[in-house]
Amino acid sequence: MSGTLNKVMLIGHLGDEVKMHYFEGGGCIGRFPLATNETYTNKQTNERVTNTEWHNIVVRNKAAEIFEKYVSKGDKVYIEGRIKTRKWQDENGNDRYSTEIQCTDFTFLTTKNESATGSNTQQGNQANPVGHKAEPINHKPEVDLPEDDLPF
Amino acid sequence: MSGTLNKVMLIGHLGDEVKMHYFEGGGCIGRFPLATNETYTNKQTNERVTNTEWHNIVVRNKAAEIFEKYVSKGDKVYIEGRIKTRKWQDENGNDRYSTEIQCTDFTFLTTKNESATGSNTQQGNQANPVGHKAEPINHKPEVDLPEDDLPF
Amino acid sequence: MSGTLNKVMLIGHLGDEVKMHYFEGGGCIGRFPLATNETYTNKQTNERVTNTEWHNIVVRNKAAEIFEKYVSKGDKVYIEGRIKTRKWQDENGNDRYSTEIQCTDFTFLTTKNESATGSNTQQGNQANPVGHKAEPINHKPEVDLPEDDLPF
Amino acid sequence: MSGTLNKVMLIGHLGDEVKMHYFEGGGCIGRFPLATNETYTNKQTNERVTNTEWHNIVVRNKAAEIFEKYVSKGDKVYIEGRIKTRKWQDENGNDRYSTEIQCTDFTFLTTKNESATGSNTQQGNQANPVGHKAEPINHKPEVDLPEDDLPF
DNA sequence: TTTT
DNA sequence: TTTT
Repeated sequence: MSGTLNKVMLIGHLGDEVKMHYFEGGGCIGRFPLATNETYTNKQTNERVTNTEWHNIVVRNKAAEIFEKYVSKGDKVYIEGRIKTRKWQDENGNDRYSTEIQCTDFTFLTTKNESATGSNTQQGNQANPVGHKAEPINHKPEVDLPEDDLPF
Repeated sequence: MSGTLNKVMLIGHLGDEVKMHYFEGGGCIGRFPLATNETYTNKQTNERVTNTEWHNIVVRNKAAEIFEKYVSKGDKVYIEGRIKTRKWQDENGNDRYSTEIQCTDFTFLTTKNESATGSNTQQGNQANPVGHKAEPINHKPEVDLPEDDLPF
Repeated sequence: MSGTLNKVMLIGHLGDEVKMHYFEGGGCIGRFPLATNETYTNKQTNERVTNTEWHNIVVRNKAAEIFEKYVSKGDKVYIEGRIKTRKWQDENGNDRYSTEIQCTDFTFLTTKNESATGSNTQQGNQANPVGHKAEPINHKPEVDLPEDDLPF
Repeated sequence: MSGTLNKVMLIGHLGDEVKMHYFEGGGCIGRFPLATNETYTNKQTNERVTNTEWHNIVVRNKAAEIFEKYVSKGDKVYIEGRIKTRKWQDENGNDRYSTEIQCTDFTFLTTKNESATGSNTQQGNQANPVGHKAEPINHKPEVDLPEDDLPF
């Protein structure tokens, strides 16, 4: 089966904090909304229009923990993943669909530490305490894997 | 605003014919479902599992007409585009969301003409009559589309 | 360092067979040229022009063995990877540069077996003996992850 | 011809200023090196290794002018384009090859204006004078360019 | 050196 | 609803 491709590449800003869910087996998942923008000029009115698109990002396990640790609302990230539409039933038993981006790779383009340089450090949120160098992270699953061990 | 990226790249098979809609101003739109597959081996049972993901593809104007003319159900295509989630109200006035892929570029990887070589020509569907050379097309529709808006 | 992206996505045809090199430690590497085409119409003469671009593809270990086994000259493949420019010295001691695409993911879009369906089987080339089902392969390193198990 | 794909996506930092070349017909071209990094841990020594890859970026016409105006050495950009290897002869008449990335789309992820906030403004470089709001730009240059006509 |  |  296959010979197909399902790939998404996004650069956008987190619209909220990463929400974590932990499972019994030790796995975990992180979720957050990501905003991308599209701007154009309306030909009729000649005014500038901006549309924001919201993407539901899902990150797993180690990657989820890295997200939770290093980025927060407002940060800019590069997300690579695949589209997955889940089907569920609402309270009336109707089929509903929800489309998510399952993250397979990512790069942090800013972190709160950077944008919080100076006076912008909020009280009560010391997840990234000052002094910790939250340098941008380029997490590439490939990098860690012995690349060679593919089960084929 | 902006400094963002919203890009999707898919290789998959059309699950149905392209459905066209024509507008008064002369524009048109084509829609079709595209299937991508993901296969993996269930670690517990060691059996091969395939999941099919369905994507709602939307193509516009000249590009839509090319799709309608050259590809049909079962054909394999490369689609590049962006994710767009539309909001609508169902009959009960509840908010509903539908995620589409707005096609900005494409390449045909097969066409019915190819796969129909020989005896496989269905009756009643002569959109691509035998003898017409339906060569793969590598079209960049951005060029034509009233993306209008670019500030240059 | 980092927070960067180096990604290449190609769909093209193998210009030659996969050349394998085996290393002492047990690793191996496969190399082959991949052709992509760009066509446009010369505005002055109104004639159709095609340019072929040749890419030096490098595949490693298990992936290399899969390539050698399943595809050959003329086959169409999807290649995902990263750009790497190697520096070397020519016989005169001058610096030379050679740019390669290091493959990190791939999908076979045709295989000789497919195109050889029927009478087209060449004598003397039984790398893919008839009867062997050379199904397209969608190698995704992610495939190993328990992507399947979470209730979301 | 065709049914192929030649796509590159980079996020990296400009290694130098954009060098402009103007042609008689009114067209122009901008060139600059872009650095991407790859980091991994050496399994033997357990030390962190960083490799920098340099890409030769080529931008045309309007897009080139925007690059020259808004970004400079050190800025981070997203570049989308295609790979092109040019053949040329060195002084000894030997064939040489040079691989470039022809930019077809881009997004500025930082601009000097941003990174120069505060005291970091260098003397002698007022291309982006303070007070000018150099907001990130998301431009799709394909639309305008004759893509075909320049002798590179 | 590929492909249409 | 596709494909292998």
